[in-house]
Amino acid sequence: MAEVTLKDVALASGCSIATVSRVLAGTRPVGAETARTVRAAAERLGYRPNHVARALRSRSTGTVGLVLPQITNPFFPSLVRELEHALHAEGRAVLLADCDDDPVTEAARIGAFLGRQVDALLLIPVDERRSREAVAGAAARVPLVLLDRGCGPGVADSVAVDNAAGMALVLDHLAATGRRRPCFVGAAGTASAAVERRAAYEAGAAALDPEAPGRIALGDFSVEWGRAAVDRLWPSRPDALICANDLIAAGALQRLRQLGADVPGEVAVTGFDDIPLAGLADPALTTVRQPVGELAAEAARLLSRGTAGGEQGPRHTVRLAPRLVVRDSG
Amino acid sequence: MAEVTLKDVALASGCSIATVSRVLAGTRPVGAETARTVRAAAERLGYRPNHVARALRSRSTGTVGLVLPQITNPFFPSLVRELEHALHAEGRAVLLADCDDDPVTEAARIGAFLGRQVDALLLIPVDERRSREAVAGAAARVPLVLLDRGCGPGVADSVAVDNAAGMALVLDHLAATGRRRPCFVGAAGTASAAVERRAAYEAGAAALDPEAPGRIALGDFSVEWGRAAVDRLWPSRPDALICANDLIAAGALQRLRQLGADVPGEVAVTGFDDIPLAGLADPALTTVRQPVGELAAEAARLLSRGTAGGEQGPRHTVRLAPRLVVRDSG
DNA sequence: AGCAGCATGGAAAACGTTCTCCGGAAACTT
DNA sequence: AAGTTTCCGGAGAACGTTTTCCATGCTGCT
Repeated sequence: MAEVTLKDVALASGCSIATVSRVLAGTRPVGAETARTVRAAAERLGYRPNHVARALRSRSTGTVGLVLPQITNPFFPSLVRELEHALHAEGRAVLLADCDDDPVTEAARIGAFLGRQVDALLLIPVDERRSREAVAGAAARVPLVLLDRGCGPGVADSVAVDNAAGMALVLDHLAATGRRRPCFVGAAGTASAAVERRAAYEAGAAALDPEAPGRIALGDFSVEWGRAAVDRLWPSRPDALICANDLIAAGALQRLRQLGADVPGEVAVTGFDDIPLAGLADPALTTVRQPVGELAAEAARLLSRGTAGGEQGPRHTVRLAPRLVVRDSG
Repeated sequence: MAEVTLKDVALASGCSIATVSRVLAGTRPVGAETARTVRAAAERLGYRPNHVARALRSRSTGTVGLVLPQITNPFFPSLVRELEHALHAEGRAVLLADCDDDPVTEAARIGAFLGRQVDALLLIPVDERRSREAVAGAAARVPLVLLDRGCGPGVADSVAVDNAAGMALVLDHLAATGRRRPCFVGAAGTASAAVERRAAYEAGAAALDPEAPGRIALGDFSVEWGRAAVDRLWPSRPDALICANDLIAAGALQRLRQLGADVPGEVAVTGFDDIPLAGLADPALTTVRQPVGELAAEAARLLSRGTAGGEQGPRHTVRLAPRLVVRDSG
């Protein structure tokens, strides 16, 4: 029942360990006859290479760490799924860490992964500012790709959706359907998604209402905030509620329904991300879909291109185009 | 910039590799003076133990594989979160696999993890029957705990919610609130959750309506099926729709609203699992909450108790009590 | 004084790979 | 025919730990 090793196969096939390794790894040409006997012996004994030993010798574990703020955030599971598929397809395994939205935990997890010799890190930073130190430290040691959120300039490669373009899509759509008194329901804080979406709204709102720029209310990325925001904003009767993500929009929708408002008749509501919940809301949510598959593919590409950690080449920043998904809410 | 190893620390502190290992691992008493210098040197050089080498030598990677059917199933993220926390707290790392609901992929992922020498596997099987072979094979090699779903008797340790108790909770509640013409909207197939919930409904439905047992409709665990089921069942005007999970219930709720039905006035709707969506539905969903934290804790406990793989001790099956969460839908 | 026992430290063997040498034979080139 | 290249195979070092075994010096007991 003990594990079958190269040595066993070598013994059984009457040649050396080196030869067995070569035929199995295909790392150097080897005689046809020898190859056949070796393969037969390996098959017969049920040999399975030991990845740990291989990793020790070749200094590559074939493992990448995926560190994210909160797996329970409904935007992440589909991203995790795509990443897992992309990575497994190249024979790499995924170590997962959930940081509970806490930068301290995040730093600890990053450290743990580094100790486990991950080949690379995929990281969605908890906080633009408070994650920076740990991220920079890690980026100096292994290839690291930032996902979905930034973490200060020049810290690491990053790939994210083009938030400005997404917000522009929303604004164009609302302008085209005649909305003129928009309100933005966003998130405070320095997270890049929050900042960029807010800025893009401000930049584009003038197109809707050249005289008075739309009002802005800031809370966090939660359903509760969506509900609360409606209580604050509804009295002024906006004709569009542009929410910084789908959770906020879901909360807003819920509260508007309780108040008896007509969506989309009186007021349009839009989200951002297109989480699964968006299609289920009532009315179904018009939102901006993040290209999750491409995000994952691009991240994987950046990773494999990533040379050994610590190289200070120029950082790449990839921005992917989002797509507007028009449903019933606006 | 090269990695600092035990050898470097030994050199710097003027003693042998063995001694350094001993003071750092605390594996054998060592002179107070020596210990101090060694620790100082390690600190100064920034020594970080290499887990790969350690794993090779000690035949334990401190890694457990978590294999699940579909991370996008909204019930799983919170489970993954709890498991990740429980495991990281004991210093183990989590390798994640998403099987895309496909037993073949599942077998491949299990094999990949075994090759990576995981210490143990945590597994939510895709299918009661078609997962069995791969699961049994894996269970023979490492400690393996089945989560949430079973996989045939005697295959491995398992921990899951008590589905029968949960369904009984629902039925009691509906009986107490005067519902008499229930319908069960369940899932076909052999997945243990589907089977157990269906069986429990059948066993308990008599209490609601002693003469005619409630009707049963079977589809799958999806929102779409929930919608479709309403179209099939609503004409017969049941006064309660007991859904086998929250997704089905969400679909049912959506369709009932479209049809103008009064929930919970005319008809109560209940779910199962208490996924985040449940509280957001309109009306908020009455459902059965799975004790996710305890599930994870129990699984972790079973794992650490698990001796080396392949031991054929008696299998343990842990069933945890769920809790009824009464909201607005029934 | 002699010897068991203990506390401490080092040398070196393992763990299972990969990979660099090296040697010999066969195949070319001149 | 002699040199040169190519091809194939083996011995063994290395990767960074942990752990076994041994050597040393000290304590304390008879």
